[in-house]
Amino acid sequence: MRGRGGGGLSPPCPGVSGCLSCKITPGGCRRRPPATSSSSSKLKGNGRTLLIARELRGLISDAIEEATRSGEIPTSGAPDFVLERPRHKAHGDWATNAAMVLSGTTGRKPRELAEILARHLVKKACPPAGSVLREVEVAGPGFINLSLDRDRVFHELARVASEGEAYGRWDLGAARRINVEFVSANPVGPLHVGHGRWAALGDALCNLLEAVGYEVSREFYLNDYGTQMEVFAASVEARYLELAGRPCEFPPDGYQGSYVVDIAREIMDEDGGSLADEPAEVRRAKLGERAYGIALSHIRRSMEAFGVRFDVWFSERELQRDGTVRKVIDDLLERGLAYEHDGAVWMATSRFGDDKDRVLLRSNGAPTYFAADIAYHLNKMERGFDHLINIWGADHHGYVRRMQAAMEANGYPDRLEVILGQLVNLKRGGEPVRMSKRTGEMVTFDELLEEVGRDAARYLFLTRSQDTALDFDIQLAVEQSMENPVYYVQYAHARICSILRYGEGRGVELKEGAPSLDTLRLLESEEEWDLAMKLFEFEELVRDAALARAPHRLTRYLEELAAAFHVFYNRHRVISDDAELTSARLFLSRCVLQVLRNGLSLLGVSAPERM
RNA sequence: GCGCCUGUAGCUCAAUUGGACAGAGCAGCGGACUUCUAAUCCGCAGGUUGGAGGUUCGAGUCCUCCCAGGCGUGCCA
Repeated sequence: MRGRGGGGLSPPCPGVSGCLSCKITPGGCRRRPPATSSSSSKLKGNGRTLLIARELRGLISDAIEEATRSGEIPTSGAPDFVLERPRHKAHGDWATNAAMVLSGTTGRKPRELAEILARHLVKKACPPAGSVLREVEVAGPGFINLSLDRDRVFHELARVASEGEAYGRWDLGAARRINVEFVSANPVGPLHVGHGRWAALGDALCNLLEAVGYEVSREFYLNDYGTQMEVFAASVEARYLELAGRPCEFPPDGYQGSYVVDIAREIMDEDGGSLADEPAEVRRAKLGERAYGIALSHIRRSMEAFGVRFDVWFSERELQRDGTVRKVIDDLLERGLAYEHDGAVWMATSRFGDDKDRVLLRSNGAPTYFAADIAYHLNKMERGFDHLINIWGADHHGYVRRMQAAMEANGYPDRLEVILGQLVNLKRGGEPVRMSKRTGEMVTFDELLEEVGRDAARYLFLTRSQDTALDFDIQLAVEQSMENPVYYVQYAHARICSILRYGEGRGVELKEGAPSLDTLRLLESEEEWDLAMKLFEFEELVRDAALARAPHRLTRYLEELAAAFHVFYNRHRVISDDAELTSARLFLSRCVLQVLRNGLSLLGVSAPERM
């Protein structure tokens, strides 16, 4: 599927392994029948305990197969059923629509099929024959609701603890390399708030991709060539001369922002104004270079303060200066993919799905941004990446198709994925703000970061799908109240740390491993069960969020997990006089602690031990 | 005009990619701390998913048309 990144996982994978090849290769995903007893695609784990979801899936597939073999249901191939955690508790711990799907292909009544499958499931997975399920129930139009056996759940809990930091990680990427380009602001001034959102989004997405087994490179593309750099240089030059007391005219299309004056002053502080006496051309060139260096270092500093580390800062200028851009244009001409018209060189992008052809080389001899971008993306492919992801602002969406057309024309169809992010509306106490109180100009990302802090900024940027414009309320972000979801989640983490500290103070033994099964069986309240089940959602969520390019799912999940913990905490004492029960509840709490940490770490948000 | 995105509770947003009675938070009302952090928890109330058709066992989700908002539609970047 072309274009949008937030879109689908097209088509849904039958296996639990969630094959990412549907994203990577154009052929779509291989529809193999669901695995029955194949080995887990998980990287870690002790090998004895299968991921619950995978095990359930296998059981359902087996039931279908057996029922087919025995002639109870007609043959119809392996169906693409859904296994999900139902919204309502009354619908069991997990549920599947397998019977309804089968009904579609066989024409039999869904409830009838469900009864048959349920019988097979009971026979195999419920005591006395098995110990995975406690109850199997047919409900509604033909859902099969599954309730897990308690001991099976405790084994799963033990796995959460034993995997620790690795819990939630997958090995789906087969070490394939993905290049993620994001932020990519022009180095002509401070970053704006929208850049902050791309930074948070890009970094979290990279974390997710790494978590499911890809090798990821974070890249920042610098448009440090062309008209805007010249305008920037001229603007700085004008401010510099003003500061030096030389009357000069500010360029009519120059950058008005006061930061230009700041940059000019910084340069002047360094050189004492000596450049004012240089010949105009030399002066402008030197000032332009210096100003570029300053603007770039500001950007680097902002990203560092935000905790985003780029592997590559790629300069457009280098592609221009070493002739790569020219070479790419010539090459396209030679291959008949570009042509001359009206004194300009055009690329025939319309042959590859674009609305019309696009100019590569203007009649004044200057290459367009598009030409450079083609060269840049080809360069990425030459560097050996299997897949490219770009995060662009929504205002660039008109550019997506031509870029993908260019990729296709160069033999790379479906290798470039563009994620478009909607913009950020700043608010303060519900009222829109655009201007900074301090400078009267646009609020910069640095100012925002300074005011609300890294954790709140990162988290709040990631609470919404990138498809929707984000309302960012500064006042709410700063408030350390229950209105602020960051603190809600972090508070759960700090609370558990507090319990552990309390326990240590009281000499409660904190064993490394899991308590015995008998001890864990003391966890019999509804709140404890809910909490455990919520923990198990994590790993599939990580995988799905990575595949759907949807880091915001993680924030929502963490809020749900935190909520489940807060409920548990308010109803039950973790540390009590009952040593066994204390041990069991401490263990459960530590599992929650681990998953909160793993999740927050994927978002790039800290997990404080005290608040 | 054409293309893309969005429209869900008073507000900000989810909804496991076509599944069960559309869920959270905030705002509103009423409750819970001599106990491990009350930055928490419990209860109540809140809906014709912008509108109209269609596809099917089943639609917020897919198709068509309409309405509203945002963005794009350069030999700009």
